[in-house]
Amino acid sequence: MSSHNIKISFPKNLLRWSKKNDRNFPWKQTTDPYKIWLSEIILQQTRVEQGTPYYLKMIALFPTVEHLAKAKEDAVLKAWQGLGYYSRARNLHSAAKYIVDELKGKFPVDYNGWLILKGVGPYAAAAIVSFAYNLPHAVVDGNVYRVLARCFGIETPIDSTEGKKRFSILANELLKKKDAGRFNQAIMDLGATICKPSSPLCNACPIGKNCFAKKNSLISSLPVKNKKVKIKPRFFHYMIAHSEKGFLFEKRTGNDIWKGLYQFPLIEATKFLTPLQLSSHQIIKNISSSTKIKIIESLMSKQLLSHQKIEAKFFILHAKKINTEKYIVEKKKHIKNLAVPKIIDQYIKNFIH
DNA sequence: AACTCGGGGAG
DNA sequence: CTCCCAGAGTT
Repeated sequence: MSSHNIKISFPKNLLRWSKKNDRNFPWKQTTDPYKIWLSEIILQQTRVEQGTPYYLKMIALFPTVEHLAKAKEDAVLKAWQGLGYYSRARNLHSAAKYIVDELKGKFPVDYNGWLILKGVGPYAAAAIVSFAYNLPHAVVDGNVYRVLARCFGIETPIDSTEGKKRFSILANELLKKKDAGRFNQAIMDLGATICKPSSPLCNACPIGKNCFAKKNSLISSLPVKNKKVKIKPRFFHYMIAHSEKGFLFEKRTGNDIWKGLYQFPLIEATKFLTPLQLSSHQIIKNISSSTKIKIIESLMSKQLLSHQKIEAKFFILHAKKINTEKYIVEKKKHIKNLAVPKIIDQYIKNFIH
């Protein structure tokens, strides 16, 4: 079959398939732009099963964009705790304030209007305007890259500039413009349930024999992705310092992992340090002059991102009183209101209770 | 164009 | 272990 014909048959077969195979999610039975926007931000690089509880929590805590705009950033980050990619929460909150303050609470009405908002890129803008307003903009996410690369035999790397452009053009050619929302939903559903990364269910695929990868046994080699960078290890020493007043916390600032979240005072080094080496560190001296250090757990190691691995050790600091003004001393009850990385959250559960 | 940003699940 | 997930911002 020629590529012209498959460009005609693809949307038809896809939409016919979707009528009996659509997935039902909490954010699908609405055209409320706020709920659709929120769901699209949560689902970036995040599986539906992981994101759904956070979507329900966010809607309960912040039912409207006005509620979200009015909230403190710490409260938004706390609701986001454990989901990862925390810039999504900060950008979401920032955009909510922009919508309420600058747009008088009115959501953007077209693709370019949404694209201006922090945290809304080409994918989210297309998804929101197609789902909420049925405007003709094709989504291009990981599912779409995979479905199109296989179906049309495209070897252009999906993480190259050329690839982004080429797949977007093709997706918009295929898009059923009068039914953009359903088309976008259908192609992502197909990628998620049939055209899976490994062991796809080709026998149940509506594209069937028209799929280039199926015809040519290229399923496992498409889509093509460029190589990733080298992994850099990082060594974290967390100081669990406490006095009768409570525990010592600091807020992470700067453009780094877990920005805006709270943690025990941290000493980062290029390798693990001994308690003796740590005891002469200025951060320890600032906490208390009569501090003794004790290791309470040997090691926690986790590759958190494709390019970096965090290795962490935890230490207890016994301080009669805490001298420093540098860090925040939070009472037990207040800790519950602060967003912390998962590695810290595990410790709080073990030691503060 | 390359790098940075989480956490969880599947194989 | 490796790879992927309803990507986007920064440098």
